[in-house]
Amino acid sequence: MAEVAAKAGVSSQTVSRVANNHDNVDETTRAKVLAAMQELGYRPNAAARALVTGRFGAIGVVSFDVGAHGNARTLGAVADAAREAGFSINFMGIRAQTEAAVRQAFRHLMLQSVDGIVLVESQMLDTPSLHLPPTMPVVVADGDTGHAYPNVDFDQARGAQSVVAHLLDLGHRTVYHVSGPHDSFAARRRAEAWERTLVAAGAPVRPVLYGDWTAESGYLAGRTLAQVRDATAIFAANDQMALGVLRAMHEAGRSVPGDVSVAGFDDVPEAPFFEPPLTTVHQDFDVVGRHCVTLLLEQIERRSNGPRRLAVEPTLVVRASTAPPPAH
Amino acid sequence: MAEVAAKAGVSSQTVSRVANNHDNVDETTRAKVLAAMQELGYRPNAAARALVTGRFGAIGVVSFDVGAHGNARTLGAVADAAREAGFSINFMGIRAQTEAAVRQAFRHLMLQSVDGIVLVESQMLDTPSLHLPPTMPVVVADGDTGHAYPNVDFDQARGAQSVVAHLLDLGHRTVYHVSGPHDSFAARRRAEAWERTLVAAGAPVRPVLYGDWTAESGYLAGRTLAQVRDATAIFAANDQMALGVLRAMHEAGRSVPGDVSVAGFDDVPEAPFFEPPLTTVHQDFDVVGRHCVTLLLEQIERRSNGPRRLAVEPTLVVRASTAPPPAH
DNA sequence: ACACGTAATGTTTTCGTAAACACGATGTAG
DNA sequence: CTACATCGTGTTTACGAAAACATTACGTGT
Repeated sequence: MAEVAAKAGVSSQTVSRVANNHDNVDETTRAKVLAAMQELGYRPNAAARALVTGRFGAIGVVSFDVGAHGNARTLGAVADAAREAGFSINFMGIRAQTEAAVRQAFRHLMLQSVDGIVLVESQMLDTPSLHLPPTMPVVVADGDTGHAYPNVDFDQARGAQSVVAHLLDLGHRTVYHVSGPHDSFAARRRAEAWERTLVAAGAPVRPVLYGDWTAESGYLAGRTLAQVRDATAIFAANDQMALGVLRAMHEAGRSVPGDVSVAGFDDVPEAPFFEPPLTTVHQDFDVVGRHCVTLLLEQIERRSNGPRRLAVEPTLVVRASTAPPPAH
Repeated sequence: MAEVAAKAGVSSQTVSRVANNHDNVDETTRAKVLAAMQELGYRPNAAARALVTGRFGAIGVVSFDVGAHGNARTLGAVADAAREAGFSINFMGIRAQTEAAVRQAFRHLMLQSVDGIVLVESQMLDTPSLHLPPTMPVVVADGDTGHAYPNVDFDQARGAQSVVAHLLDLGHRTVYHVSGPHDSFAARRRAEAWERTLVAAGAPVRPVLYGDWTAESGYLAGRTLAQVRDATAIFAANDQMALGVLRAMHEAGRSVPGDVSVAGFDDVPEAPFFEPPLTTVHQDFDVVGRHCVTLLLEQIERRSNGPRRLAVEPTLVVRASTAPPPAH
């Protein structure tokens, strides 16, 4: 910076002003400085800048398993929104959904110095024990809605309700449910909405089968359900598990949707190409990512706090995997 | 830090030594400092530390479309390996695979100050024009192997060769190919290996169909191929496109693998649950991620340069989507 | 007993930048 | 024509930590 200042014949403070796009610099001076910067290949030092401003221009994202489609999409969307706002993303993946892992991730982010944190798909975290300084802005995506932090999520209940209602409307007596893991808030809310909808419609509630979001777990659940006589409609809590169910039905010689209707949740890009194309619930991850960043920036800039919770509406997409039950 | 020093009755320098785990500190002193730190909730300031050390403890990852399974997995693996090495990840997603976008991402990372950069799935980049300072360590994953930067990648040629050989061995006269986009290095190498293998076996080389990695593009290619009489074996450059091909075959009433054999590439976790379960090439992304970080750290620490290129061996996984051609 | 190495700690300086403050030149209102 | 705001710019200082260097208190070999 000193070199640039010397070359341009100005003080380093003027260089700083140009670098930060302040408007109280004469145009000719600005041009000279810019030229000098260009010539010397000057790059501002983020560390020094952060040291003096106390802002880092970075937001941390803590996410579990980016191999999962939804998490990856959320991450991508948050990153896009952050970049547009001039922030970079400090990503921490956590392998195990344990308190220790999350706490370590948070500690690491604190050290790395971020201006705020987005927590994606947190499961059953005892939030108070995370030891985050109260000044650290946090937004939770796809997690517990019960605690103090602002929350952005899909309206899981609405989505699940629309699927179940769709299946009941087709004439199925009841709908079986393959749920996500016990400790997932999203899974729990989908399961609750499933049950509520059945009860409201006067349909019998069958026991829930639990998976872990993978196609394999869906397949195992599907093998069980293929043996169940009145399982003519199955709602899997995500598309991967639905795919596993489809596979199990094929192997058992049960036709979808002739004998059994199957629906998923997420609408992964591949869902229209499953055999048969999958009826599912579409979620717009970009909107969620954008909302997360918006809420976080509000906190960072200590602006008036907007809505503490944002629910994004999912939409039911009916494809070929659901149909009326077989006439027996 | 000064407060901690005062509280512990030592100099700030000693606090610094304790914070950095230097060994030339008396145990009793260390304990006092640690207690003071704990009590005051002291957190070292990363910006100040980076300013004086010149190291940031962060590596940048530039990746295209984390919605794609392979990219997301690579990111996750790099993040894991980086965390283990004490580095955090500064993630930059780029929407468009244009030079401008990549250059902007790099510039942003330079400003954010990272110690090195991992570039994932770069396509056709004119690397010299990226304007990276020559001192910035870079590793390219899944990209061009021709330029100056160290490269980590799967042995795409070997993988593609094994698939094509497998299909020819089954008795197919030739193998059709649904390729990834023109500007993808990975796609190009798979296509080249496909052609080489056919030529070496004396099999006729049919025109390539191009997709864009999506299931939809595979579906469109599949619709075309379903009309082609001698298309009894199809090698899609990834599993999503293979899924699209499967779908197209089902719709056209062609049985897989009875009439047509289909193989993919990647071995996504869902591949075993496709209809039928997909023969494909398995890739271990964790190994790639780990290698990327290793190579990058070697550069960062200016240790002796290890191998400039690392190729990870993929393995063929034969499932139910490939079989001998129909006897006609 | 002396020179000298070593362990533990303190003192000073440095990193690159932006904020706070100061200053002169110009414009403008009374 | 003076008082006082405004604009463009320069000067000084602070940010928080670690590196470089200095110092003290002990050995230990000769």
